[in-house]
Parts: sequence; C-alpha cells; structure tokens
Amino acid sequence: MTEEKGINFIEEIIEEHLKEGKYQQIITRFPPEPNGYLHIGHASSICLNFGLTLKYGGYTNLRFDDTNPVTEETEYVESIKEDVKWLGFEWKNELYASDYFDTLFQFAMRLISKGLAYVDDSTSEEIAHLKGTPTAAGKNSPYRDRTVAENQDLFERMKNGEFKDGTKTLRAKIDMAHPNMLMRDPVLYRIKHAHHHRTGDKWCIYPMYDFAHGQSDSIEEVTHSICTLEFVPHRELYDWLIEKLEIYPSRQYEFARRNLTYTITSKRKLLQLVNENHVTGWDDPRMTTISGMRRRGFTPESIRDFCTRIGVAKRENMVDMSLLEFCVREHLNKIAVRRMVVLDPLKLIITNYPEGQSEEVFSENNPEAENSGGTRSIRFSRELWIEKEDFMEVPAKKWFRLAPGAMVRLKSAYIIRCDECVKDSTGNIVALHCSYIPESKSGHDVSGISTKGTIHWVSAAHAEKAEVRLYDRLFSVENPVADEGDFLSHVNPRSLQVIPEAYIEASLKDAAKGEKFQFIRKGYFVVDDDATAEHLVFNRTVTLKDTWDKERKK
RNA sequence: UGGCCUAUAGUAUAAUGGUAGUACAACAGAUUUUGGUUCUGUCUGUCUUGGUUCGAAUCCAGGUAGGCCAACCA
Repeated sequence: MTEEKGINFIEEIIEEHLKEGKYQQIITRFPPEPNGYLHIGHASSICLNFGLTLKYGGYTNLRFDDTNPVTEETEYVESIKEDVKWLGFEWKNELYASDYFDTLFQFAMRLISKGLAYVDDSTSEEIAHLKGTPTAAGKNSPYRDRTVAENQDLFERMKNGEFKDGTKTLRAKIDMAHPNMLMRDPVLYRIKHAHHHRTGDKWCIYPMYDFAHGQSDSIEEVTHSICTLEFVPHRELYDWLIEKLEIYPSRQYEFARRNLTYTITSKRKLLQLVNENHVTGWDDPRMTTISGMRRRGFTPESIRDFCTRIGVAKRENMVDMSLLEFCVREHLNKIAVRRMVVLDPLKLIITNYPEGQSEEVFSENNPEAENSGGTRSIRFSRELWIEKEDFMEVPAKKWFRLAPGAMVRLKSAYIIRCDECVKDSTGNIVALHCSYIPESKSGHDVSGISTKGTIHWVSAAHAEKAEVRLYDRLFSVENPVADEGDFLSHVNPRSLQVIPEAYIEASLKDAAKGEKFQFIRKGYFVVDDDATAEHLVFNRTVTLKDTWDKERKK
C-alpha cells in the first residue's frame, strides 16, 4: 500500500519553501470584511489557511479587512469570530486593518515623497474616463505632475478633513498605458466622512483594499497570503507596493473559489435574501452560511471533511451538493442517536392487544456506536401512530411495507399483520386494523416469521408532540446565477415545509437545543434555537438516502 | 482590438516525463429488525492540432472553450 500524497498546489509551494529554507514558519491569515456573514465558500478558505499552518507549523491570524466604514458593522465581526471558532479553528491574533491606519498613512507619505503617488482632484467619472479600457490605453490625469511638496500638503489636508467626500483621491503614479488596468494609477486613498466601527470619527480618509491588504500582510509578516482567483491581477500591484515601500515581502497565492450546486455564495445576494425576507435571517437553516448550516444541524467535522474532499485548485468548478450531504450524513450516522417520530400520522389499532394495556420495549440508541450506544425504553400499546406512506392499499411492485394481508415488523416490538383498512364516508383511509403475533417480540422472537419490512411507530397514548421543519434546497436549479435573469426567480417555493404537530417518542421530550438525532427512516434532525420547554422544534438536517424513493420513481 | 488565469469520468480532485487513480453521483448485487449503515462489483475521462522525447495528462507552440480585469467595493 502506497500512501497517496495528494497535496494541493499551495502545499506543494510551501513544502518547497520549507525545503529550501526560505521560511522558518508559515504565517497565514483569514481576512474577512465584516460586511456579512461567513458562508460555505469562506469555510473553504478558513480550512485552507488554518489547515496549512496546522500542518506545516506556524500560525494564522484573523484579520478583519475593515477599510470601508459604510458597509461594515460590529455585528458581523462577532458572527465571524463565532463561526471560525465553531468550525474548530483558533487564530493567533485578532487583528484589524484599521489598527494600521496610522502606519498606512505613513506608507502613503513615503510613496508621495518618492514621487510615486499624487493627489488627484478628478471626479470618479473623470478618473474612470481617463482610465481607458482593457483594449485602449488610458490618459494621464491633469493633476499627475503635482510636486512632492504640493502632494504632501494636499494629502495632509485630506486627512485633516478640509475636503468633501469624493473631491480628491490619492493615487499611485505608475503607468496609464499599462496592460493591467489595476496598474493605471490605482486609487490608494479616498475621502469618506463616515463613522468607522472601530476608529470612530478619527479618520475621514480610508485606504483602498490594494493599499491595505498587502500592507497588512506585510506588517504581520504573513508568508503566504492566500486569496481567490479574481485577485490575480492585483498581485502585480501587491508586489509593486511592497517593493516601493520596501517592506516585508509577503507573497500572494490564488486558488479558485468553490461553487456549490443549488446555492449562491455572493454576500450581496445573500444579503438580498435576508433583506427581502426570502429567508428568516442570515442563520436561516436553508442558507449555506456557516450560521445557517450550524442551525440546520451540520457539524463542523462534516464541513471540514467536505472542504478537505473538494480540494484546492485553480480551475472553475461547481461542486455537487450531494458531496456535502454525504459528509453530513457520514458524520451524523456515527454520532446521532436514533429515535422514532411519526411525521404524517395514520392510526394503527392492534385488535388482539388488550385495551388499556401497555408494555415496555427496548431499542438500540445507535447501531453504529459501540454496544449500540445502549438502549432506551419505549412504551408499546394497542393504538399506535405510523406513517401514512408506510401503507398502500394496492401495493406497488417490490413493496414490502404494510398492505392488506401483509406483515411487517414494528421496530423493536412485534410483527403485525394488516387485517383491514378503515375508511371514512369519503373513502379516505382513517385507520388500520392489525393483529400482532405475541411470540414475535423483539429479542424474544420464537415465531419463526421473518418480514422484509420494518416500520417505525409511536404509541398514541404515550406520544409527545413537536413542531418539525422540513427543509429542502433553497434554489430549484443547480446554478441560480447562471443566467442574467433574477436569481430570486429560482427560489424553491417548497424549501420549507412545517409540520406543526408531529408525534415523537417520549424520550425526546427533554432534547436540548442543538442536540442531534436520527429519526429512524426519516433523516437527521436537530433541535432548533426556537425550541422552548413547552414547544419543541426540530429542523431536518438532511434526509436519509432513500433507495425506495428511486425504485418508486422507476 | 489588450493583459492575465484555467482545461483529466456527470462532479470534484490525484498522477510532477514511465501502468490514468481516489471520492461523490449513477447502476447492479450481498448483508440488514432503519428500503439507513456496511460490503462487493459495473460504468464513464486526459479539449484539439502539431512539436520535443525511447516514452507526454505532464514540457513547448498554435488553435478552441471557459473565467477574470475598465468601484473613490473587498
């Protein structure tokens, strides 16, 4: 057996760097902008950045890229910290680009004194116009040749708040004919008389991404600054600024962002879903935000496993949602205890079982766990609830659940035979009359009968009730943003089905928020945050694989 | 009439000049007191054309296809 190395291209680069002694330790950072909640795409980046320093030695900083005060809020900072922690990672330092505003201002002054930056009085429209297009060179701004002294004075006065928003910018002086648009005298600083979530009203000029991100990396001596592919063109500017500033040479590496079928990973669009009430909030269980997935019942282990499995590369991709679901099921199968819950009830009366009598049966908590996770006691009696869908008056091919004359095992209890289905005046089936085989009790079965089907049930007299929320994918098409049309038109109208009163077995009564279960034959469920002592609420995390469903559709 | 990035089964990802492999999905079967789990098997792939080489998914060139770049967003 040869152990597959299977390292990705970034690990390859790092191993090379380590081998040649370029770095003693690896320093990465996870740099979210606090203007929204983290989603599955960020999870990928978090696992990559933190995973790398865990694997190769070193550390990872959590750095908020908070250079745009108008969109950023403390609420987002808090949620981001919670989500990273929940995913299972620890950052070395909690940092903010805004911590560096003084240094960044000095950096800008350094560039000005080197004649490599200038204050421009052009409007944004004029700047855009003079920028040219990807296929046509730009033209120099009329303010491009101001003297160093003049630029220093003007920039100082920008900082002092002497000018209105949008009236002046600081620009790098590079090359207006550069084939890379980002090198055509990029804006470094803009005026915004806005309140910042951390620096308050201290500043009225704020650095742009390109003059903050790489510099922050450098200040922190980040060795490998990992970002997504759309920043590839920025790398030239990233390197130019570091070189001209003569500061620590952090290096940027880009990988392709992960796309997942049936979801969107655009903060703007996620915000729209929230603001327009298509979902109940950022943590709506249908959202593929980290907080949404947490509330849905996904585990950090399963998300990390997913991120490992999808890997890291540089090509456009669309990862199958079924892989995420597989990872979730695989973990939950191991840890979730089994319980019986009837979602769509049909009364089943065992006519040969004495009225008013009940007895105790035992059921394993988790067949996957050691010693089956122990057993629990369940009350069995004459009247039960079963799922409507477990009975067919006219059985389909290969049907081995209940049908007139058919026998099934009641999970952990007795084998029963269906004798009669009772209908109301309009022909709806309202109950099933069955008889049980007394010597077939689970664990003491001497009946000699074997059944193909086993169904779950809850004793009517002993059942508790709970609200159950069945979630399905939020979008009904694989790629909701594929066409130019409104992605909202692809929202799945049946992404949430609420069952106000499902019958749950009594042992579920004390389930705590966040506790995870497998409802036998129905799927994995978690107690929702909305639950109270009086009113239990379960979210369906994911269904079980259903090979009968496939058979049925044939 | 620009620059940059990318191209391996349906999807994602390995193979780093030497037997194209893994996972998910799909399909078939075995086991099963969950039509779950587990196990076994099957199916499908190097974008294209040249070149270098004993040998190319890998290196080179052309083509094709997809993506990114013209916010005082990140």
